[in-house]
Amino acid sequence: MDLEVRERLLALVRESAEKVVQEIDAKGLERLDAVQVVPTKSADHGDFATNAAMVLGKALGCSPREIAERIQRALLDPEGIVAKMEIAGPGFLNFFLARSHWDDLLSRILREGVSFGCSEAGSGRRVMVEFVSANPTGPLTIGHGRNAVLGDSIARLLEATGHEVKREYYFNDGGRQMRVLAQSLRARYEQELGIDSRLPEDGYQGEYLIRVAEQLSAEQERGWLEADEDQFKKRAESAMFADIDRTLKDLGIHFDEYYNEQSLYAEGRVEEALADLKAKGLVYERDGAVWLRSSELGLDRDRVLVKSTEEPTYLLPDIAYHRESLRRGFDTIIDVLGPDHIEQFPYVRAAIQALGGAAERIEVVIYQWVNLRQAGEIVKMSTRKASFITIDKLLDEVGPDVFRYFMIERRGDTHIDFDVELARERSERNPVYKIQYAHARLCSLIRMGESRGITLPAPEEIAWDRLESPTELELAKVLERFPELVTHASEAREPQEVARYLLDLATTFHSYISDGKRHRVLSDDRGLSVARLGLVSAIRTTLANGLKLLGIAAPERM
RNA sequence: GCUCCCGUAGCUCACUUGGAUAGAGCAUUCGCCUCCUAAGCGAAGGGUAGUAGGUUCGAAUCCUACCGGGAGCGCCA
Repeated sequence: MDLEVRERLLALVRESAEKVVQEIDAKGLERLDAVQVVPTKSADHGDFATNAAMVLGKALGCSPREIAERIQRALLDPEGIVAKMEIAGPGFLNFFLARSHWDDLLSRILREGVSFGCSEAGSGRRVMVEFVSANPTGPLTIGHGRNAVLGDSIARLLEATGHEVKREYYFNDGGRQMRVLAQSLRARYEQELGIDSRLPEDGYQGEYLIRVAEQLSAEQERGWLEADEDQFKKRAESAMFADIDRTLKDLGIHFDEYYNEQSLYAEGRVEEALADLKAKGLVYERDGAVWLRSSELGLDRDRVLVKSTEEPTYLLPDIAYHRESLRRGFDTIIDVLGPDHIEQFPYVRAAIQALGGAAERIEVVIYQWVNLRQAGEIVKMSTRKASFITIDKLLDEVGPDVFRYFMIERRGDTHIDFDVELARERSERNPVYKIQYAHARLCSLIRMGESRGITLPAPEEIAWDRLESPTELELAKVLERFPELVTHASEAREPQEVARYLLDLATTFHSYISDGKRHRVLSDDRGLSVARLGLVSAIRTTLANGLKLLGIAAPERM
C-alpha cells in the first residue's frame, strides 16, 4: 500500500531540511530526528504542518522563520502533493494539500471498503492476547467485563493490522478457591434437601450457587449426599463456565483456547521451572517456604514461590505459564491484567529473563478496577461475598453496545466509576448512540439515493471536485486520519483512541448533515448528488470499520 | 514499607504520543423539525491546567519536590 500522505510529506521535509542543514552547519543533522509533520488543528493552518524550522533554529543559529523559508525553497515535490505552503507563527511551515489528494482519498476509501484502515503492518507476526482469565468461581463481574472488552478490542486491532492473533483464556481450577466453591455447593445442595447445612466460613454466598444446587437436587435428589468434593467441584466448575461462556457470547467475544493452569503441573512445567531456577542459584528456603532471590535480579525484594504449606503461590505457575507460551512460538504475548498484578509482574518477567527466556516479548496491559456507584456510594466488589453486579444483569438493561463503549471509552489505566443509574439513563442518550445514529442516517441517505435511481459509479468516475464546501473538506480530513489512527491504536494497545475518533467523525457528520440548506445530499443536480453520496458512502464505510474494531454494531436503521 | 493511576469548565473527561487561540459531553440559558432520521444541529456563559521549581525555541503534556484523591501488593490469587 502507498505510504500515507503524512509520511510522504515528512520524507520531503526531512530531505529538504537536510540540504539546508548541510549548507549552514552540519551539526544540526542530529536534530533532524525531531522534525515532525502533524495534522493541523485549524484549517487556517493548512492541512499539515512541520516544526522543522523551530527544531533546527538553535543548532543552526538562525531565526526559525529564516530556516522555514530556506526549507520551503529547497523542498522538492515531484508528485505535486502540496498546493501551497505558508510560514506562520513562531516558524511553522504549513502545507495545503493539492485538491487531487482529497479526490484520491475518497476514491481509495470506496475502493478499499471494509479494508479501509486495515494494514499489513503486523503481517507474519503471531500474537497471543491472554485476557479475562477469571477462575470459574462465579459469574463475570463488571471488572472482568472491562478486561474482556479491552482484550477483545486489542485483539481486533491487531487483526486489522495484519497480525495472526490467538485469544487465550488462562484459568486455574485447582487450589483452595475451587475447594471452597465445591464445599459451598455441597452446603447449598444439602440445604435444598432440607438439611441444616452451613456455608464454609469464607464460602461463596452468591445466589448463583443456589440455582446450581436447585438444579442438582432436582436431577439427583438425594443421590449426591455421599458424593465427594471432586464431584461437586466438577459440577460447580462446569456450571460456572457455562455462565461465563454465555456472558462472553453476549459480548461478542470468543476464545481460541482455554488454558488450564493444572496442565502445567500435569506436564511437569511447574517443577521444571522451579528446578531451573534452583540450578541458577535463584532459590533458597526460609521459614519453611521456598523463595525467589529476586533482589539479585534488580528488584527490591525476594518473593515466595512455594508456601510453607507446600502449595505454590501464583508466582511459580505464572513463570511456568509464560515460559510455555514463549515456547509455543508467539512473537508477542499480551496479558491483560488488573491492578493486582502491577506490582507482581516484574518478578515474573525477571525470572523468565534469568532463565534465558525472551521476556521482552511479554507485554502487560494493566487496567484499573471499575468501581460501582450505587445511590452515590462506591460499592466494593468481591466475588466471594457476591457484592457485585454481574455483566449479565447490566447487559439486560443497557445491551452489549453501550456496555462495550462504556468500558472502552477511557484509557485502561484510569479508574472508572460505573454509575448504574447513570448508565441506565445514558443508555437512551449516549455517545455510542450518537455514533450508531450517524451510521443509520448515512445508510438512510444511501437507500434514498438508490430509490431515486442514484447509484455510485466506479470511484474514479465520480466528480469529486463538485465537493467544495469547507465542511466537506473537513470531513475528508477526518477520514484521512483513520488508517494511521488504527495503526497507532494497535501499536499502543489503546482502543479508546478509536472510540474518540468515531465520536469525532460522527459529530462532524451530524453537523454537516444538519445544515441541509447548504449541503443537501440529494438534489436535482445529479453530478453533485453523486459526489455527495460518494462522500456519504466513504464516511459510512469508515464508521462501520471503526465500530467493528470495537465490537459494536453498526445498525442500518434506528 | 513498596508499586500504579488521577488532580484541566459546576460534574464526567479529552487534547492525535512537546506545538499556534486548552476542547467535547452532561448540567444552565437561548434558538432550530412546511426542508435527506431532533438519539440531531447552532449559539451563550463558564479556565491561574493542584502548588513550586526545572528542561526546552515552545510544557496541560517530560523531570524533581510537595499537597490532595483513588487503587493494589507485602506466604489468597
